[in-house]
Amino acid sequence: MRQAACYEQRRHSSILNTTEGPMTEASTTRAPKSDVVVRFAPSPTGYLHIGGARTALFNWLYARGHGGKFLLRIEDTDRERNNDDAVAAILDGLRWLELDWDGDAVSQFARADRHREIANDMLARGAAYHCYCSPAEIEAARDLAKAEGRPQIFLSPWRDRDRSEAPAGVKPTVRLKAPRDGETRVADHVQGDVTFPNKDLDDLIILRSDGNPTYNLAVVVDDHDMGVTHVIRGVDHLTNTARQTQIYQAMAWTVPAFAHVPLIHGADGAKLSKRHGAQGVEDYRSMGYLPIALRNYLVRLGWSHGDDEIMSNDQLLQWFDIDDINKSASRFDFKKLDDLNGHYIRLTNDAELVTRIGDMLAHLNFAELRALAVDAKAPARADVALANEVANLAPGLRDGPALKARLADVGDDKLLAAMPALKERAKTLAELVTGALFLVAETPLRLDDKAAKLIDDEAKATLDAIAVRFETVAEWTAAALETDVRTYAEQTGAKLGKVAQPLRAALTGRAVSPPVFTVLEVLGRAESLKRIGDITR
RNA sequence: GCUCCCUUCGUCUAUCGGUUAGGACGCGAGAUUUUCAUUCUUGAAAGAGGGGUUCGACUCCCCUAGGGAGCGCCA
Repeated sequence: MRQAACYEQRRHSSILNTTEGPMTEASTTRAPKSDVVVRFAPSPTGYLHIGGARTALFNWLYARGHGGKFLLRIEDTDRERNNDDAVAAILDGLRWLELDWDGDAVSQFARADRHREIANDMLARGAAYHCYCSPAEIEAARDLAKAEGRPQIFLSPWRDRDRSEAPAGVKPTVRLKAPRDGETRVADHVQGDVTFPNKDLDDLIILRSDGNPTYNLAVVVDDHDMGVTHVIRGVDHLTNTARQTQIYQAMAWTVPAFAHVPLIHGADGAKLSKRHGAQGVEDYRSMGYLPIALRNYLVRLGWSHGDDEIMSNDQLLQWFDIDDINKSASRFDFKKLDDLNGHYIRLTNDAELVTRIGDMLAHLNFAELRALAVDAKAPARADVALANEVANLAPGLRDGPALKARLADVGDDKLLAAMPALKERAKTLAELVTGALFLVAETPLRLDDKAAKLIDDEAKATLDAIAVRFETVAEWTAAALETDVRTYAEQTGAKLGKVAQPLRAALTGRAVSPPVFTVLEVLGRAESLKRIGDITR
């Protein structure tokens, strides 16, 4: 099977020989910072991790804000855990977040020959050597070091031994001949100057015994070949950076600028995992977060611009800088994301929301969502709540596409008409749909407990009386209906709530809903009277 | 164990030695209201602990405690 050199054909040909800069609006571009080139280099794990998403965002903002390039490279040198679906998921995530990259996504694996070439070059110039130690030997040495309380670094005896002494039949690895004395300094835009004593850095393997390059070599060679000027990545790579710096030095290559960003933890301060509710950006899409809201939320995790909270893309491009990123890890707070998302939902026009809802529904599988087992303490997911409500109100709709189709049957105009009322009480697109479910509910409605409580004999009598009036209301609009109901309430001395609540229950099956008069208008006279009749009969 | 990093309201953060330590989310109270929301007003809420340096420290230095990352022929 042919291994593609890159994962996707885009407008440009290979980034490695593309020289023109990307298109960025002049108004949002700062003075070019000596041709910035950054890259996002995820390994194909199957989804775009939320922390990776922020790293990508930081890179993207830095590149676009400086009129530079934002490149993509897939770190797929480990063939065992690589597959095309995993890569596609990451690209999908980036596209959904609206982070566009320049050129094609480069496959690191496809560049193995080049990596080997450099390894041989290093061998030739005495910057690397063959090591004939077996994995078992190395492990034993490390165990001993650990037992004796020494640093767990492995000092290969082959560093100074001649190849002629090599045991027969053993395929050697190639190790970097790292300096033993002095220290290696990493000048980092986030972490500051961090120095590592060279005695604590062992000779890392750059070529496996099977001849394949390792990550640390590949990264350096690729970053160098791609002309990367700024490496923005997670702090988990900081120690690697010291070793990678030694490779740059061995090759006499220019060391790029570094910015190691802190990690994102779950609400409890622990590493983000499945039990926190969501790891991949696809989960956030499923829950109905808007890309712009997620971006705004993520950029504020570890970075700030004074007291600014809600920032436009243009402002971010203008303001974002790696020097302003904090060093400490932060915790993911769904409540704040919800607030931002609600804000952006209210800012988005109704037609676009309808479109976005359609996009979201196309991806939802209700059975899967309802089966989603997350930690009880994890925040409730809006998409799961939606799936549950669908099961209650419209059990015939098995998945998102079915709901989408049903909504289309009812008419986009109805959803659109309800949108102003819906959007100010929703934090997510999923909540928007949950609120709109009365449109597609199967009748006769199954009232939930709270709604059922609102329907007693008195309420039924009221509904009967109201139904009679509704038969003849001249204009079926929210305003006219409200006037009519208010008139009725005044005439009978009833509080408006005494009429509105039973009406709400009869029309939506719920004690909470968008304003009843809006519900009436959107449902239409026939459907409204039918639902009221279902209750009183 | 070794190396490196971090520590301001519950959470995200502002503060470039001098502030009543500010903002946002969340939480409490109130107003608006047909439910729920939205919106508005308002309240409570923080410099981990201990030493220095300084006229003055959240801010600089040291120690302690707590937390995190790394220590692979993974990336």
